[in-house]
Amino acid sequence: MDSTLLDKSRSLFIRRWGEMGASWGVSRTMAEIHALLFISNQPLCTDDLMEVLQISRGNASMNLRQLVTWGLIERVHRRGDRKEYFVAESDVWRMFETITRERRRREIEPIIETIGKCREMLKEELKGVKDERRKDIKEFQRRLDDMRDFFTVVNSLFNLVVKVGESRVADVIKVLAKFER
Amino acid sequence: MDSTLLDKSRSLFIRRWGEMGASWGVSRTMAEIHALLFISNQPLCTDDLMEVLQISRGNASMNLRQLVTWGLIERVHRRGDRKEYFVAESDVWRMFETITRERRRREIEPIIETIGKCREMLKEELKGVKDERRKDIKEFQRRLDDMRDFFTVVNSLFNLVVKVGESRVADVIKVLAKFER
DNA sequence: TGGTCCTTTCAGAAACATCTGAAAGAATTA
DNA sequence: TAATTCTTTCAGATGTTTCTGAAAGGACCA
Repeated sequence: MDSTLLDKSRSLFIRRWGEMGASWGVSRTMAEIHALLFISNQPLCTDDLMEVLQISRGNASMNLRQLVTWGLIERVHRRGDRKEYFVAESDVWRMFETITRERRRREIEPIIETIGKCREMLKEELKGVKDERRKDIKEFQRRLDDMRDFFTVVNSLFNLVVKVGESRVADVIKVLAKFER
Repeated sequence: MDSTLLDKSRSLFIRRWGEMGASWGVSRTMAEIHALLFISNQPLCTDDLMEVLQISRGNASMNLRQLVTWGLIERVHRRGDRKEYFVAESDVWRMFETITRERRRREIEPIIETIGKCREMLKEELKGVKDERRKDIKEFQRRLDDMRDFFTVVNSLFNLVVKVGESRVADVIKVLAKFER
């Protein structure tokens, strides 16, 4: 009935998480399922999700599978119950690690690889080419190099966040503050 | 004719940048236009984009406007030429700043605000409530708090990268490396 | 003023992503 | 084995985003 403040805040959070997911390339429903599991104390079954989020069984099943593949949720079995239940990773930092690992593998690495390939080609092209085109090639090279450097740094930062984790958040923030001018 | 290695690497980069954009919630075409401008030495006009990317005038116009709104490209006028030309921000670090500023404003801030609202509601709810529900509420609170901490750290990191820029990021990473477990 | 050149807008078309529901599959129990 | 309970799959439906092309708008020039 969505009457208590607990219910209200649950549905508010779920809706917002869904919207955010949508603008980051995750389907709204998948993000909502994840949100619902994330804020739930106990494992939920497919029917729970269907009821709360008003989605079909097929939809729930497909999205749950994807979330399991991503490593963001897990299947849970209960003795004496045929149903399957699901729980979300509840540690935000491990969640972040999982997401960045997957996205880096699927989206950052390919672009880094592409930049590498382009650089090779340009190096080759530069060998026997007229002076006027030389300038274009050099400039393209410069921009690719900048971009590669950038991705390298971002990669290191991600690694750090993953390694540092929750426990030392306060310390890290303190150190970071020193650098801000 | 896409025959030289320069052309090949150009189209390879553009295609890959487009794919990456697509999986990060930016339309493929918009990302491709941005890629093409990013690797171009000189300003390009709408007809250039239409020809290289094989898109309609309307499509080009719409996407260019969005890119200008994002602050990722700029209009350029040439004396004695009625056409409008476009150039991309060529500094990768400023590009990153622009993108994170916009995305934080549009996507991170709303979720932080939502978490705040939820926390308020839960605090209120906790006042007059039975013992068994207390546990659920406390657990929900805990997860929201963790998530807020997480976003706080991510925010600081972004701020840091933006403020420090390329030149000193290496130093920062060195300092942060001390935190590795 | 009318003509030229270029840009913007937007209705409808096309392409794409997501969802449903029914049927098939799998596991368990009687 | 058949019945029961739950899960998965997928063809087609629905909904959303993106794109096209033609028409309208705007700036400049003669």
